[in-house]
Amino acid sequence: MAKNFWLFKTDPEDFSIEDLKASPGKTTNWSGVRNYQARNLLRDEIKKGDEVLFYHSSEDPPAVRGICKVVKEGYADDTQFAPEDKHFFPSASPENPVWYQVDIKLVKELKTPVTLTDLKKKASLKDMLLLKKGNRLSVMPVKEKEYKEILKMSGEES
DNA sequence: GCCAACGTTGGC
DNA sequence: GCCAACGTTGGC
Repeated sequence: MAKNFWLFKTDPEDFSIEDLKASPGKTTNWSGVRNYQARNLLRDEIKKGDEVLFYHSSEDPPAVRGICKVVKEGYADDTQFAPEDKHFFPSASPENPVWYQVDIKLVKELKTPVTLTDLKKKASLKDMLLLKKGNRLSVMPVKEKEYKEILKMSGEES
């Protein structure tokens, strides 16, 4: 099956690329997503080996900061079962999970982050979901062409 | 800190 | 099933 490409947004105050670098095996479980559209992608579409752009929102400037690889496909997000967790979701149970997560591993941190401003300047990226007005998905698909273009802009080889 | 845009909730 | 109210996201 063909490899797919994704972009994961994160507020660096919650979880940054530095946190990811400091994680065991530079790997983390992408928990806490509470949006049904994003959930469907995590559960059904995002496959082992897929590549992920790691994007920092809410920093100045917002930017793509790294490349990751999916190392584990969709499984239940444990934080939904934990009453003390801020992501607790009372109607979910281990038998009937509502929310899903995948594991991603950092492949490389971009030497040159690709900022939102840079992305907006590229005519070839004008249809990117990330740039669509009002888009609030934290997990979204990226076209292979867009992915390659962004790597090129960062000076990385793909 | 502001605010536009969006998703979710809950009353009816 | 509608829709107003609310909370959240995220760029600026």
